[in-house]
Amino acid sequence: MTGFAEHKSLNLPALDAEIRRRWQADGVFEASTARRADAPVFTFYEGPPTANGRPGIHHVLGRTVKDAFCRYKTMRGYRVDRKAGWDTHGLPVEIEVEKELGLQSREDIEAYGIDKYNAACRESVLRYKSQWDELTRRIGYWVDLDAPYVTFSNEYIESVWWLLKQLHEQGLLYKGHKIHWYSPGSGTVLSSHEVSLGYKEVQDPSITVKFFLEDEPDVAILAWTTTPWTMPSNVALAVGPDIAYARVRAADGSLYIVARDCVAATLGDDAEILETFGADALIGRRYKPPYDVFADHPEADNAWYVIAADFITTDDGTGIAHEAPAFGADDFNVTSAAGMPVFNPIERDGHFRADFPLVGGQWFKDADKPIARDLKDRGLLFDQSVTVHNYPHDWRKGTPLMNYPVESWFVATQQHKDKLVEYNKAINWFPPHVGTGRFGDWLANNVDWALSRHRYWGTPLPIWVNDNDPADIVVIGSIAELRAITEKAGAGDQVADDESLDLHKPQVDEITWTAADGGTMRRVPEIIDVWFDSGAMPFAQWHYPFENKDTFEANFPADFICEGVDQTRGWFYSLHAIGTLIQDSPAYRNVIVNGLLLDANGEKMSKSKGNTVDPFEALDTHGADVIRWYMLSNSPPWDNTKYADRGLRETRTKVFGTLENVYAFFATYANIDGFDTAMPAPAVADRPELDRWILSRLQSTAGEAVAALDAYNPTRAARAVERFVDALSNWYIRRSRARFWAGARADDDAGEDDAAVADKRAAYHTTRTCLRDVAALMAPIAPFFSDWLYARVAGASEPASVHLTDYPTADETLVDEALERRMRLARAVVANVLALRNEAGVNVRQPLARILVVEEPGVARADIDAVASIVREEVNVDAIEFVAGTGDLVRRSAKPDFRGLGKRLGKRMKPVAAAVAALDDDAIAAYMRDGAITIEADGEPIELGPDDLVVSAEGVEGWLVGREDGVTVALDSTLDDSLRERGLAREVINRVQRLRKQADFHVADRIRVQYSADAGLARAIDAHDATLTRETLATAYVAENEPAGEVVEHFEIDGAAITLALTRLS
RNA sequence: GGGUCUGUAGCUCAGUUGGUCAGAGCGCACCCCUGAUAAGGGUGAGGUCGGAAGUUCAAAUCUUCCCAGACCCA
Repeated sequence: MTGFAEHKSLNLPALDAEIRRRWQADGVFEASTARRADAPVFTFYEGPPTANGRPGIHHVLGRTVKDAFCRYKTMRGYRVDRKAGWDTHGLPVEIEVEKELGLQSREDIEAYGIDKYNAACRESVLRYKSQWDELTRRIGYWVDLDAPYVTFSNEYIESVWWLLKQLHEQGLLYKGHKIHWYSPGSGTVLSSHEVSLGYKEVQDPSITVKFFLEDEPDVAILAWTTTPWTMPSNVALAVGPDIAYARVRAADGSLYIVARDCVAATLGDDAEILETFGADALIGRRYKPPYDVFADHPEADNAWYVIAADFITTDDGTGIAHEAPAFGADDFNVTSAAGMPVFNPIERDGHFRADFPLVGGQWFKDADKPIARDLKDRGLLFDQSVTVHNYPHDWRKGTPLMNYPVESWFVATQQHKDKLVEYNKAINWFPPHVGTGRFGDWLANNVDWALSRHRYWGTPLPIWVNDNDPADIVVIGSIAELRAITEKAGAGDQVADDESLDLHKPQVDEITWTAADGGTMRRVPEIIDVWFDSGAMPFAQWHYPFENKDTFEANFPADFICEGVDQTRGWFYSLHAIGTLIQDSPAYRNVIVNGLLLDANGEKMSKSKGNTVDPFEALDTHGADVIRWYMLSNSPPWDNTKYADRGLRETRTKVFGTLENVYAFFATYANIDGFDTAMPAPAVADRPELDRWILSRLQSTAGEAVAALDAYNPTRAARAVERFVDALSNWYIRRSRARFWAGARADDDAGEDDAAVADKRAAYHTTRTCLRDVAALMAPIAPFFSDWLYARVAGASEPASVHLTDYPTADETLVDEALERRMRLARAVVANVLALRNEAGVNVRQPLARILVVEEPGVARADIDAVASIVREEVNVDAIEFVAGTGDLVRRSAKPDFRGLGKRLGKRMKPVAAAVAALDDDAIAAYMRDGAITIEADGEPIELGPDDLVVSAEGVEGWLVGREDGVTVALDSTLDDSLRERGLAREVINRVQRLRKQADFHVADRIRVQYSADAGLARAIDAHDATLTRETLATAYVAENEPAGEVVEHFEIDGAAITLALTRLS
């Protein structure tokens, strides 16, 4: 052993690089998983990011959480395989490419060429992969970057096709219509994200229309809408099943039906309610349509009557909604359920059919006015005004959007809604409310998954349809199947060989074959929702079922996943739905939903605000561990976290700086003393109280950390470790300093003073154990620093890296709760005495004769005695004496035990509390003697027993007293000559030590001291010569008239003069 | 408009099943320590626990409403 490396202040970013190089060179990541090769599997799924943009600081949060738990579980003895992945399809990619290529619309893309367009997408999507890889490595995220899954690969797509075929065979794949937000301006369907980009506040007409009942032609139902242009497409009126409705006579005598709660708002206070009734009385009743253009429609018989719909409210309008299923998702869902038709007079370009009456050929929004005017002319308009509301617009063109029915392929997830809901209950959500709220509600209102997208860059829907017979469809589940079916039809040459096969558009679209009836089988043009890609990763990352069957089976479902809350309806849902439908099982057992990363002011980071943080700069400045530790300790990952430099600096000094300091201290003296980890360690039971205390705290901390991490709460674990680090540094090391510089050498096996050697060894071993274990405890969160620290204190026979060790768990035999309690008491006493010294103006160098501790419940004499030497040294007093809490000297106060008495006394609690607070010392003393007291409350006597009052000492007659943390301490601040002399001796030691330091002597250098001093000081030096020489490593203190040495300095101590001269002895 | 979450000291956060001075760290001011020193300790100032009402003997904690912020949805 060459000793413990000493260092100047650590440069953490540089340390990161050094440790990374070592991990790389020694294959530490691989070794960490290899040693668990046969261990139970803990499965982690990596949610694939899209690498077509630069990674941001917020990605560090999620990846840190993922890494911390994977590392933790590995250290706990699991095999944790970590495969990286890339999400490569989807609209964000397409939009990016469209921007670059200057393409505005579908026509532009098709004119440019789908092959070239998709090639551009493929090129774009991994553009920033190297930056992502770099970030991943620099933050220490251990994940297999060399064999990632990539969603655009043929293997991945083939697995997705297989899944789709499974769904088809279960009868879950069907074609239908879905109402999408559609931009007639650019001819494209917009994703919800794009829609949300384009909300604008606009003024729209707001009309209330009369719908006359067939069977009561003089009564009209009133319905309100802000889209008059949809009035010709009216199919139904909807009422809320639980809403009360009223027949009303208006001021002009007309009869109307509206919701009872809307009468005043709609018809004014003059209206007379004739009758109220439930929605049932309206449901099914037919009315005259406002327009009869669709009267000849084949399904017109099933239109124009009242239906029920859950989403109707009485908040605005009349409590009755006009339903135009062509132009509203809710409308469409509720009318389709009733088997009603869809009337759509508007072309895809947003204009009414040219031959349509009244508004033929007009742009849909321009139809509002003529239709309102027409309704008015025909006496069907009840009221007309203007409303201001948010309405979505094309985010590129600014033209208004419309809801529009689009042909889509669906997965019939609703059929399995009960399972989706039930399996969700088996998932542990962190935080729980996402599972019960946001996600649970979404499942409970599950609608079929609209799978298809009318786009270009994505996994093609593997459905081929006979152009002669739309019912003749084939769903292809593998490349082999595609080859087989084409070959059988004599068109095998259409499928390229494996080398040049590309399962994307346009290549797959060119694969056709002749059907049995002579028609041509052509692929449907759609691609699929990218969320299906990512949700398929448990299967497709392994190219299941074509390869890696065992691997897949061993790794489904996942034990743990972690992504942002924005994935609720994205990846969390797609994983869950596919898992439920295909495997009949939840896809993951534990999920951490991380929140957002905000800037220092709590504002969302965004490029436009310019408050984003560049992760690479942050890593350069702080190093990975500080950022990781800060993110996880500052607030639980599921809370939004404010990212602030000052917090990072605090973490740097408080956590890492402190440990660095502890190690530096340890290393300095361990090297001086020739300490070696291989030296025999005294049994823990034989070590001093202080050592047993910190070792107990270490075990307790391990217990807390394990419990917290097992419960997926990294914040609680990090904070437990922080508390331990503080205890280690500011109490254990602080109180042990003298032991480290004591005279004996740790390597002195033949020493005369065995006890001193044993104590030193105990101190070194204890400190070393603490440092090694704290390194292991923090390793999942701070993988770099912990490995550095570990490497410095690990013994030769221990694993080479902290990441190859087992996570510390609490050794219950070393946990001593009574000891921990005693030490808390000691620290409370110390804090009290220091405060009292402060108050009395007596500094700690001045020894004092005694303190007095009041014995009371929770402050037992035996407990204090056990830690007395620690307390005496820390506060520099000679004796700790005790006074009974019941004694005459002590002034007391009493408080009722609210918890216990509250239930019993009820209303009388208050007067009793007042009466108890007013008790004088004599009364309390009597109570303590008798264990009972009678209190007058509201003129009633109340008997209180032994446990009903809490008595505490408030003061001691004639002493300076402090009370804190449940302990009352009194200080005797009187000084006699002997105490003064010892105080002066300490002052001299202090000055000598300062000089040693000033002269830059090494801590182990021996010195000779010459001095000249006033009489009082000289006496003190004489009297305490032994202490002085020992403490300052001096051979002798020699009185000289003209002291001479390497450093000479004059001091005034308490008005007395002294000149000190130090000479180093080689 | 709906759902979910958040709101405690200047800042970042604790605060168990309701139980009686509302805590810590940082920052600030003052003091101490000086063989851990680019450290350490003590004291102090700083709070209508977002607001209001209610339940209760007792509310930061439970209920309702409101305000502010965030996210998701419409």
